Amino acid sequence: MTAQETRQAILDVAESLFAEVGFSATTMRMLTARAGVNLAAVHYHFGSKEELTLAVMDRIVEPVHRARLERLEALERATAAPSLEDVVRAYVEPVFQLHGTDSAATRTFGRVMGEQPPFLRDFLASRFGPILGRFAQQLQRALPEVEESSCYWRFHFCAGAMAHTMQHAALVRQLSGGRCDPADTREVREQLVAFVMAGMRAEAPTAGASR
Amino acid sequence: MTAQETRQAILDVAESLFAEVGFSATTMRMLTARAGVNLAAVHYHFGSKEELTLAVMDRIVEPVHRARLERLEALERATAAPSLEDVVRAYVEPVFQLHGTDSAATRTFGRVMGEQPPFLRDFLASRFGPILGRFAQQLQRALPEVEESSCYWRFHFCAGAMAHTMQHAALVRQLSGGRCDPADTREVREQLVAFVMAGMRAEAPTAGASR
DNA sequence: CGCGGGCGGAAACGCCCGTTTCAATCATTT
DNA sequence: AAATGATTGAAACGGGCGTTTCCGCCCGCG
Repeated sequence: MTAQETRQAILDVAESLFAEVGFSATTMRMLTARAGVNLAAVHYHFGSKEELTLAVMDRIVEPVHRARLERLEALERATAAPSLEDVVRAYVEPVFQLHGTDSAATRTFGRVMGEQPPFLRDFLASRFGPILGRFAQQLQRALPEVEESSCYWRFHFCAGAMAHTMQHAALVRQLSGGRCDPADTREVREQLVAFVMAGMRAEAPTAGASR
Repeated sequence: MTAQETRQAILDVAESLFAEVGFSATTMRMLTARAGVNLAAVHYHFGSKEELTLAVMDRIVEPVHRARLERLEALERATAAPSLEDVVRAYVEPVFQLHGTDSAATRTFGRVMGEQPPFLRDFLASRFGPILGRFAQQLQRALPEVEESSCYWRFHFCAGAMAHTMQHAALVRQLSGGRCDPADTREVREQLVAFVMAGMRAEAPTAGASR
């Protein structure tokens, strides 16, 4: 087993264990046993459990990040004013295309995000911060009648719907009594896009309406 | 300090610690030190860390659950066919009304949910299962032109937007560059209701539209 | 008055965690 | 073939965890 294969095995097993039981419940002994490598190999190749986790998360997030940027830039090159659908799909589709809806990668991302280990803060900010501003800007341009703060709120809700779908894929099947199939990537994607686009185009919320 | 006060102190501190650092990172020693009670008091009054956590979660969820049911039943008594807005507000508003958007309770719920400790599975299913079916049914009635499976998907997206908002309240302020204020409960509630209602009313997703 | 049970306090138990150590082995270069 | 640096293997380390034990306090009922 070459060093490269060892690294790969550790990354793969870590990803699937994070998906199954989460970050803090995954122990190095579980991980190395399942990967068939020595306990010390993790620290030799990655330094620590935290750094391993960052590597796992980066392997999931980086291609999505890159695909989103590429699609946004292709849009900007093609037209001065991309449509709402273009922008929403440029943000939503790379996740589905690269990882599907019910893969270890999506569950891992959802679970580790959910635990919010403190060392992931900067990582997430550095990865998501820049791209988010550019999408919000295009979103605002596609929805000139929507207030700027509403744009950000709706973008936030969109991210929430996505994250929840990825994190609790099994739940929707159970709660819908089998009517929804989270493994049908195309179906989930189109359901989500339709919901989000309509939400984005909502009329301004009523100012008052207490109770 | 009476036994009742001790119980109360433990519950309060557990809730705020779960909100701050999550379930698994909260240790009994932290908890009892901050609550000013003895380490053994938790096991004396609650039995175990798991049972304490269930008590904390139940204290948060139960009143929301009850308020939702009451409002749904009030609707059913008042009219044969509640409007979409009535149903959505009956589901969404109790959370905001009882806990606000940026309280320890909402963050606790979001974080503990995110960690998905296995012993919470049955608890959540038993609490959310029954009520969810009744809301989905009313939703279907208010949206006769929407397919049944779409109803469930959209309900799921709605729950995701809510959960994400509660769990990452701090994030939206940061990512929006201060334009959004997650502590403004009324604003958040109305933004969410507007977004969700529009999403619920979306046209059927296109059948194909691959790429 | 005494005495029994609800409760608190301090210490220990057994376990498993992430990490480190250090010698053995392998692959590659000279 | 010898040597050197990269990688692996086995064992141990120190520490923190949830939980348990056990003793002393104290209050109210007889």
